[in-house]
Amino acid sequence: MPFTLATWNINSVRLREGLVQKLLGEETPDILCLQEIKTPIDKFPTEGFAAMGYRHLVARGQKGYNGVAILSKLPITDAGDSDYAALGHARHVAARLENGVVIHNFYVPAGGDIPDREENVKFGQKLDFLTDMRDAFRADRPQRAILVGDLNIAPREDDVWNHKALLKIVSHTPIEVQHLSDAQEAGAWVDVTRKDIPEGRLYSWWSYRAADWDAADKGRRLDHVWATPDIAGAAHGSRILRSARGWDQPSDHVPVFATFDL
DNA sequence: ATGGTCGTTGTACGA
Repeated sequence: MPFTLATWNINSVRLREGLVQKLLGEETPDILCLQEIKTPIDKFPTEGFAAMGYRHLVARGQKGYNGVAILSKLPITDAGDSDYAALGHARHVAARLENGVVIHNFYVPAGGDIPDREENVKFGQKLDFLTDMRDAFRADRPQRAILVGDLNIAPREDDVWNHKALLKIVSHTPIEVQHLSDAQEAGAWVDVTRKDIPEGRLYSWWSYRAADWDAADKGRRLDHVWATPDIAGAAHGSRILRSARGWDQPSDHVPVFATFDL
């Protein structure tokens, strides 16, 4: 049975409950993975989503920061979480579908502004988080798994508006790209979005600070859909909903979709 | 070439 999955950094699910409902109503993904919900789970707005058929929720939250949620029309069970880099943040949660497929939803630390762990603790924490991801995938090679989320790294030259200009900007520095690549290789993860759309510039995030995000188009592909090799061949139809960046009171990220025939 | 905008919480900090 095919299912469509979307991942979206919502930047406060309570402020943007209406935008989530708009997405669910217009695009009807079977599963929606959210990051930066910025709320404890007891304050997650479940009722409206349930009324639209999204009755299943597996989530981790905290007050004000971070937080990840998997909202689903299909039955899912809680498959745990992790606390990579021992930050004590809600940055990962996993859910299992009835067919055994496990969905990992990640919010990798942004890493601050200075790309140097000596000068900026947050940058070191980001690298450590990615190293711990790598080690976890090495120790326990994932199978029949999907990994999505805001990984806060744009790995390819055509994942950013200007490769050369961003080489020293956090999210596109070589050391971050290498750490992400090491984590990806450790799990043999296939970049599903780039499997489906191998050529051309792709962005999923545009800064709030640009005067005209659409005209300037200084985007980055920070949000990803990966799958293990045993199910990556079942993935197709990847797309990025650029138009969501133009919605009223938007998130600075837009949803990324993929469909799996499993 | 620098500063630009959001969200949450509280008038600072993270992104």
